[in-house]
This record gives sequence, structure tokens and C-alpha cells, in this order.
Amino acid sequence: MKRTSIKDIARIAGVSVATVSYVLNKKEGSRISESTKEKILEIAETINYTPNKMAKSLKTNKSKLIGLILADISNDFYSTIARNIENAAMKLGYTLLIGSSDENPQKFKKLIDLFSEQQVDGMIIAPVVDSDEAVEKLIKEEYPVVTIDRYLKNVEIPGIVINNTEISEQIGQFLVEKKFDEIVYIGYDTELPHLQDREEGFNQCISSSGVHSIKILVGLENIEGEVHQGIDKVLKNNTKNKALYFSSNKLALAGLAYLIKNKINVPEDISVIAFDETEAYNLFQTEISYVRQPLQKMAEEAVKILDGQINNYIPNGKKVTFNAELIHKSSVK
Amino acid sequence: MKRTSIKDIARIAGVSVATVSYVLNKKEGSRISESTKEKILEIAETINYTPNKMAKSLKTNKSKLIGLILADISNDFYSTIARNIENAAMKLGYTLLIGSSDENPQKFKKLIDLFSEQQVDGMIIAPVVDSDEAVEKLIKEEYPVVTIDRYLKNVEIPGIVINNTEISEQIGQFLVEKKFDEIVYIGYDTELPHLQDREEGFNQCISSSGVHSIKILVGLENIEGEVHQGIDKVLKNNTKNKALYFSSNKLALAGLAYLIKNKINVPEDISVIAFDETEAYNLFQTEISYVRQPLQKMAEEAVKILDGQINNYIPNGKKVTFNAELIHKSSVK
DNA sequence: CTGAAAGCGCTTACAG
DNA sequence: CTGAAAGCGCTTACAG
Repeated sequence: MKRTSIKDIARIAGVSVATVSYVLNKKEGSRISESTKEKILEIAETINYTPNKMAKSLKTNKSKLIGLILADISNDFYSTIARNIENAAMKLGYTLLIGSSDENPQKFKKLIDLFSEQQVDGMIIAPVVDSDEAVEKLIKEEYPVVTIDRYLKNVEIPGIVINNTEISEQIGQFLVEKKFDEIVYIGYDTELPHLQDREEGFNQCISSSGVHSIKILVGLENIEGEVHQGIDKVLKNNTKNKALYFSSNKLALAGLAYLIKNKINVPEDISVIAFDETEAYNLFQTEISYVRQPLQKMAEEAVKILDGQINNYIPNGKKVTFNAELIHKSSVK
Repeated sequence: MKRTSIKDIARIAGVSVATVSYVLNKKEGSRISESTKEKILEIAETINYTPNKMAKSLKTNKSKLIGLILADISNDFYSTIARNIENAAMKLGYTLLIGSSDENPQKFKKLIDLFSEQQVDGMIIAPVVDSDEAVEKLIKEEYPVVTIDRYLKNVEIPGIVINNTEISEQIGQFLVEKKFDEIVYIGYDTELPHLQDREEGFNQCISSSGVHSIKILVGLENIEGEVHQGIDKVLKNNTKNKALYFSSNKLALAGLAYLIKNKINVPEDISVIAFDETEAYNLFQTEISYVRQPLQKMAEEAVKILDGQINNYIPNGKKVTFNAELIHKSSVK
């Protein structure tokens, strides 16, 4: 695999590499005669010239590469984000490097290092627990970076967030008004701020309502098992009207799978509401009420902000908040 | 964002860049005194040195970048492949560039061009219809490339395939033996060879069996609509025992959503079998019988072959066939 | 044990 | 209208 270079073209055309570079970059400033222009273009075509973006990057200090770090690209939620970011990035001429952190700070840091060594112009990241230091370093180096889905409590960094607390409060309020005897919050036992926000939003409105409520907080190692166990316990007690609020699509998937397997009817036996959208809901016997995040807009904004930082349009980006929306279906009685 | 270079280290340490390079690369050949070695490492640490892989690539002609082109990264099936490839690639020190073709040959070609300009060491691709020319060009340039999921009929190219024809034949055979009065194949109206193989495998065993069978072949523009329409038609006629064979997970998702929405019971009213695994099946009222592809092994092999090509271990890779497996659940009566 | 130098494939002021 | 030259950040034979 021998690649042709600007040099080859120059040699064949009998001109300098500078001339070839000018022609290939269509610079209007220094005009080259039509005849040599044509000749060069033709030669480039016939010898199958592919520009070496790395060499260009080295000189221009712009790679047109963006690094994307998510928790797990095989997760529906993140792959949808990835796809939307891909679209937005491609429109602006960026190519995407992707990596999954698996909620592991070491992996996360490794990806940041890899991406910066690879000279990406910027990164879009979903930071994990204990990644503050790694992200802070990036910020200190003035590396263009924007968060998505998540944020960090102690690091000032531009990013896309949603109204986690408020929407969760809304859900709580909605369930309270429905007069459930027991409202169950299913969430993660985690320090990720955006998830804590969801929990807190829920707490706030529940505690003031006096409705009986419990929480199932699961670890990352055995999500399905703990969700099943938790729901099991809930079902065993004798309260009449119960509602489950799953605070992520992964939890919802685990929970709904358990409900269907055990022939628990929704919403007759128990009501359900879930965070995030997934095509999987369509296979469930009842249409699931869920929280929709405007993922496309969020992705577009993330890329836009990042691009702004890269080109110094925005010297100091702030957080941009999008509003998630509660979509009412029939899974709540 | 000013990045530090080997030069900075050299200047501070009072040595040449060559020496720094040797130390940083831990070359044993030319030994540097322990004292300067330590000094250099220490300086690198304190000035927060990040090696510029692009500059290295330019010199060494190896980027440690792999390009991955799939149909749509937001699709469950492809994102699982992507994740497995990511894991395998990272293990070998590669970073992943990802792009979605959307079954569009122009986009596909665009991605190939982008990736080669970005100097990826090789590509793993799921070629689309009418991409023969673009792929052939790659092959002619001796560009390391391996296909996954799909293959091309008229281009010799190493790749990972599964036994599409045989497994589809098996499914047909299985359904025939179950004595269904009508067996419905739901597939794409497409020229993608691997999908044609599935159709053909089905055809072969059905035609010889004499069982009544019909095919619903849908276009890419309106998958859900056409699947719904097709199933609707099937349900309207009076044959008793019917079975649906969805030849991809996307088709299955569309079909199952329709069945559940219309309260058609599986397998009581109609039996179902589907290609590919997806977590979504877990939300369906009946456990779905499906074809499992060994995606992890396929991804690992793809990366291994590609790595082999990149390093010239394997001068001329062939296709590697994996066997898909029919997982029996309760969706077939 | 260490350095000077060439070169990877580009871009871009500058000179003519 | 075009070219010589410097330089981006590295690596690597070669010389000493």
C-alpha cells in the first residue's frame, strides 16, 4: 500500500509542491494559470491522490477529529446520542473517534489520553465517577471539551444538561396526584450528579406529600438481579396501588422484563413510568409512559458548542439546559 | 491550548531531541545514562507532555487508527458489533473511527475517503449495495480492509461471514416439520448478498417441502409501515397455523410491535422466529426464538485479521465463516 | 553514551 | 503566475 503524495504530482507536472498545494486547496489568493491547474487536477485524479490529513494537521494544528467518550456504545441510549453526534459532527467536517468508559475512571482517563495523543480538536464526554481530575487537567490545558448526559459537580466545564431535578419532581408530583399508596423509585446507588438530581427531585415532592414511598438503589455490577429482587420485594407487600418509577432506560428494561416474565400486568397490577426512550418499549404489552430527552438537539448543541470552542468563537462556554418531556401513555393507572 | 513537544523537553534538559525520543520510547538498543533518562522522564511529567501521535504516524506510517463503517450505529445490532470491535481493537492498541452509511453508497464512499485521508491503518466495513467500486479501489491500493456482517459478490475481500443460507434453511426446515399451514418470510427487498442468502436458504427448503409460503419483502424507506401492512394481510386470510420468520432484528422489532399492539398472541395466534438477538425481546410477552450470531467472536476475528493484514502477517486473507445458532424459545408453537 | 541531520507530507509567508 | 524554504513534531540510521 504505497500512497501517493503531493510530491509525486509535482514531479509529474513539473511544478513545485507549493503550486500543487495551492491548486489542491483552491486558494483564490495566489492564482495559478488555468493550464497548470487543470494539469495538476488531472494528475491527482489519475494517480489516485489521497491527501494526508495528518501531515496537514501537523502543520495547521487542526485535525478535524472529535473524540466521543460515552459509558457504553452498545447501550441504546448512548448509541442514539452517538449517532446524533456523528451526524452533527460530519456536517461540520469532523470525523468521530469513539470510546466506551464502562463507568470506569481508568478506562475513561485512558481514552482521554488516547484521544489527545491522537490530536483530536476536542472531545464530547460523559464523565464517570472519579473522573474529575482527568477532566480538570483537560480544562487547565484549555482543551475544547463539552459534557453530555452528565456533568461534574466540582469542575467548571461547558456542557449539555437536562432538567433532571425538575422533570423528576414532575413525575413524582404526577404520581402523587394519582393517589398511589406506594411509589417506588428505582435508581442507581451512584454518585453521578445527574442521577442524584433525579433522585432528589423525586424526594423533594414525595417527602412533602406524605405518600408512602420506597427506593430501590442498585449497584452497577448486577443491575438485573437487584432490580428483580427489589421489585419482588415490592410486590410481596400488601399495598394496593403501586407505581414504579425507573430512572433510566436500562433499569426500565430490567424491570419490565421481570414484570412480563412474572405476568404482572401493567397498569392493572402496578403502574410504570420510565426515564428515556427506547424502541424496546414497543414490544411491551402496555405503552410505557416515559421521559423523552431531546437527544438530537442536545447532540447538535454539543457539537456546536465544541466547534465554537475549537474556533474560539466561544471563549468560555456555559452549561446549556434542555427540557426533558414527560410523554403520557397507558402504563400509569 | 499550547501543547508541549519533545523539543521543550530537550531544551529544558539540555539534551538533543533524539535523546528525548529514545528515552520516551524506551528503546533498549541505544542506552542512555540513567541520570539523563530520569531527568527527561521527570521533565516530561512536570510539563505535562503528551506525545503527538500524528507526527509519529507521519514518520512511521502507522496511525494505530482503525475505521469502522456500519449501516447505522444507533441500531442495536450494529452498536453491539461496534462495541465488540472497540474492545478487540483497544486491546491491540488501536483507536476507533466510526461512521454510519445509512445504506447509502455515497455516504459509504465518503466515509472511506475520510478514513483513508485520516490515514487509518485499516478498515472494518459493512458494505452497502453499489459500493463495489469503492471497495475494489481500496483492495487495489492494498488497503487493509475486512468486511463484517456483509460481503460483496464481485469483490474478493477478506471478511467475516455467517452461514446465512444454512441457518435460514434450518429455520425453514424447522418450521416445515412443525406442520404450519402457512410460513411467512419477512425480509428486505434488497440486493445485499447476505440477505439474499437468507431468503434463498428459506426458499430452498420450502419449495421442496410443498408447504404454502409467502414472502413479505419491504423497502428501506418505510420498514414499519410495510411490515405492518404485510402482517395485516397475512392475518386476514383464513389459514390456521401460521408462522412468521423475520430475517433481521429490525424487521422483528417492527413486526412484534405490531402484533402486541393488535393483541395477536404468540404463539397461540401465530408463531414467530427472528434473526438476531436484542434485549428488546425480553419485553415481549412470549420468549422469542431467534438466531444468535456469535458477535463477539466475529468482531475479535475481524480485528485479528485486520491487524494481520496491517502487519503483513496475512498476505491474503480469506473469508472466515462463523455459525449462527438457532435458540429455541416459546414463540413457535 | 549522545547529537546532527534527514525526512515523513503537508502549508504558507515571502520573494521574484 | 510560480518556487525555494522553513517548519509542524516526531523517528532513526549514522557518526562520533
